[in-house]
Amino acid sequence: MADKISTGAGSTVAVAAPLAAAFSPLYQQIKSLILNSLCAGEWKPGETIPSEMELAARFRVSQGTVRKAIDELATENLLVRRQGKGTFVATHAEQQVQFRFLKLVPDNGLPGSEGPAQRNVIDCRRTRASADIARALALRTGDPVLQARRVLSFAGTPIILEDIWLPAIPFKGLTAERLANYQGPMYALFETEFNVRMVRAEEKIRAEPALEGREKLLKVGRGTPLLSVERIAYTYQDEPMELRRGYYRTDTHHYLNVLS
Amino acid sequence: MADKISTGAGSTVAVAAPLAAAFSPLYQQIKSLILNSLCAGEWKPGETIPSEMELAARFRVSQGTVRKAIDELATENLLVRRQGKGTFVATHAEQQVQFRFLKLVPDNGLPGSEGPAQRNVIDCRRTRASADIARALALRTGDPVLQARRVLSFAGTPIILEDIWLPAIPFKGLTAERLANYQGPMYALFETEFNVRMVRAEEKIRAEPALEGREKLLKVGRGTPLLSVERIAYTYQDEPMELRRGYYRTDTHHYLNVLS
DNA sequence: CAGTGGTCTAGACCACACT
DNA sequence: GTGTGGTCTAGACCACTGC
Repeated sequence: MADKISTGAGSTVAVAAPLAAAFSPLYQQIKSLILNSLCAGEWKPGETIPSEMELAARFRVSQGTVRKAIDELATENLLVRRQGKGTFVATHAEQQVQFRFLKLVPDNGLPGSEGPAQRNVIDCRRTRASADIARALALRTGDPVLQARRVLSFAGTPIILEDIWLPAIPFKGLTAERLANYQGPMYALFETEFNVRMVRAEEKIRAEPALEGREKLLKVGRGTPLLSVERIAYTYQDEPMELRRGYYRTDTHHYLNVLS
Repeated sequence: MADKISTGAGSTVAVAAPLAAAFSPLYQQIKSLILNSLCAGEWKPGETIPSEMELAARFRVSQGTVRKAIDELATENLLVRRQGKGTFVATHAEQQVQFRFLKLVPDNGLPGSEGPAQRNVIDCRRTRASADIARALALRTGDPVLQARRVLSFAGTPIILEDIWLPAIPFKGLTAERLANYQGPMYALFETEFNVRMVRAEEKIRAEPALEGREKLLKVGRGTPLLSVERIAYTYQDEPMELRRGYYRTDTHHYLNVLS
């Protein structure tokens, strides 16, 4: 027999799994259960999850409660609902989500109007985490990490220089060739090849002069102001899985942010 | 007798006001009606709106439909729900929302941990819109505008220089004194004194050298990279009501952005 | 056609705030 | 206690998709 838990409503309800302590609204518990299945890889990015009716039956709750749980996961961009078809695990492979993590847009024209960026992977090697890299990735100093550097160009002009650090364990086997040859967003590669899905990120933005060879790679004068964008990207459960230091030219592009 | 409209559900429903063409879910129509009342100033920032039951009675729909309309307005930060008390029109006067539009945070410490900024209004005068100012504010070139300049300092150090343009008509009567003497966020002043509530904004961010006297006001070397933040703020109905060009020092602070 | 998500309703009870 | 928003349920019908 399934355990009974307090629901916050007028009755107790049987649920599939024992949930000893947790008191929260039923739909939050359902949301957690769905999230667990996502983490466990029960449904992979791009696949459908069971229908609302099926999930309601599995968890012994009404369809409306499942709906509210899915609604929240959808507004958090973890799931995508499509009327008549089903509910899908969100993926970075969709065209629609292409620019959710790249906020640099051309001064004239919409995001993506320049066509896909030309990627130029300069370097990718295994190394050991310095103190600050380790802190950002929740590792220990000296832990193995992969370090990559690439330049993104639009219409032949280099616009973005990125240094990327990844924990070596989950990304075992990543090479410069695989990075360079893959068509499509890097985060889509991470999903299909390493089963790592980025769901959230924080960016710290500063203005810095172009120094230390960055001026040559971006073909600007030494000391030219660049946008410095330090990103930490997180997977499910807020685990940091990538540190990225980007340097953006802002003479023909700008970082666009919507406050609401 | 009230008009009847198609609801998208299994029946037709009487609504309070005739809504000739518009076909959309009922809750979207209710949302529009509430939004209209907000624009019209039927309920002012900080006040409560009628309870869900009252609104349901007024619009002749169920409480659940009103709830869904209010839910969306709440997630858009136009309304704030408080259990047991009611639903309130959002306001910039709340402590909680203080930093929704100011993304610059100290490198060490949380947003606001430095205490309130020292404001120094340098200038505030009436002038005429140049072509680019007019375009940003949806005015015509030469239309009257108010222009202000101020410096924000933290712990005695100037960090932010802002040039602000406002359409002269809705802000008639704004002076440097009123700007300088007001305690609290500028957008709260706009609400109480001019009945203008900012609900959304877009920021275009670039890296620029400190020039044209800005280096003196911010006490940095000429040519030092600064974060250039051009903001257009919108009131209800996406009307642009403010253009702000900010210059941020990023030697001790950074612009923090969350991507999700 | 059946199956999916989307909308709408009605009623019950809970948690919270004020009086 | 009364009134508010918050949760949960059950059932009906609509809109879209694909067989």
